[in-house]
Amino acid sequence: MSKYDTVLDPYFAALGDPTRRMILQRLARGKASVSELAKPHNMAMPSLMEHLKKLETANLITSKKEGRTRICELAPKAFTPAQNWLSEQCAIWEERQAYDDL
Amino acid sequence: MSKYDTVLDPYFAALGDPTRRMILQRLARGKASVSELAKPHNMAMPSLMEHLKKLETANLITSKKEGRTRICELAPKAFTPAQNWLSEQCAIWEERQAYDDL
DNA sequence: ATCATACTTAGACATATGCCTAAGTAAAAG
DNA sequence: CTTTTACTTAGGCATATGTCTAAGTATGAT
Repeated sequence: MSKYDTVLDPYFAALGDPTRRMILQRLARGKASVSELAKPHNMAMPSLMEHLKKLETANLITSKKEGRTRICELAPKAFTPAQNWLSEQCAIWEERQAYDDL
Repeated sequence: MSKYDTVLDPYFAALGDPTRRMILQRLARGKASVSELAKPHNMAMPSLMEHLKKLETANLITSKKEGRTRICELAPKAFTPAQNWLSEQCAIWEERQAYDDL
């Protein structure tokens, strides 16, 4: 079931950027507007928006417009796709280890 | 401790490619030579080698030359960096949820 | 009605990425 | 000792990525 999981491509790619991981860490602490998210990153707004777009495409965050500000938050179960894939691989590997130890 | 973890950049980036995830899935089942790894991927050898190099740089796999063949295997605790970062974020988020539910 | 704020769109640009072919090199087989 | 085999190196090429500036648009404040 995880063999050709194309969903994980943009997902892990999104996690591969430090700016985006910092955004996620910030959002783990609660909702934030785009400009709040932008502040710690000495970066032009459109550049930051690109990151947000990738996070949203990857289903790591959601966002909605409230007046002229956009509020972002972590998607529900944002991290489970990664955790599932990873623990699946671990399981296979550990099963293998059990055999090898005989 | 995970705030500016540059190690995770090449790490997650490596996971963001389907070819490389398939290689990891294969290696979870045990060691393999480069050509064994190459077989299921209709891809020129040098292209595949690039993927292996990225996986090795990311500390997801190790490899050693045995005669003229190179044997690859999963790095020890290959997946824990990712699992640690992910569960850290989950923890922060869940802590937050506890407050919000009051 | 005017102005400032908070994005948003459009376009440019340098570098990175994923792929290829062609030409090595080194070990094993015949 | 010649030929295969199994990588490896070098170089090229198209597209993707991460960044920017400049010019919108829409909403809130005065």
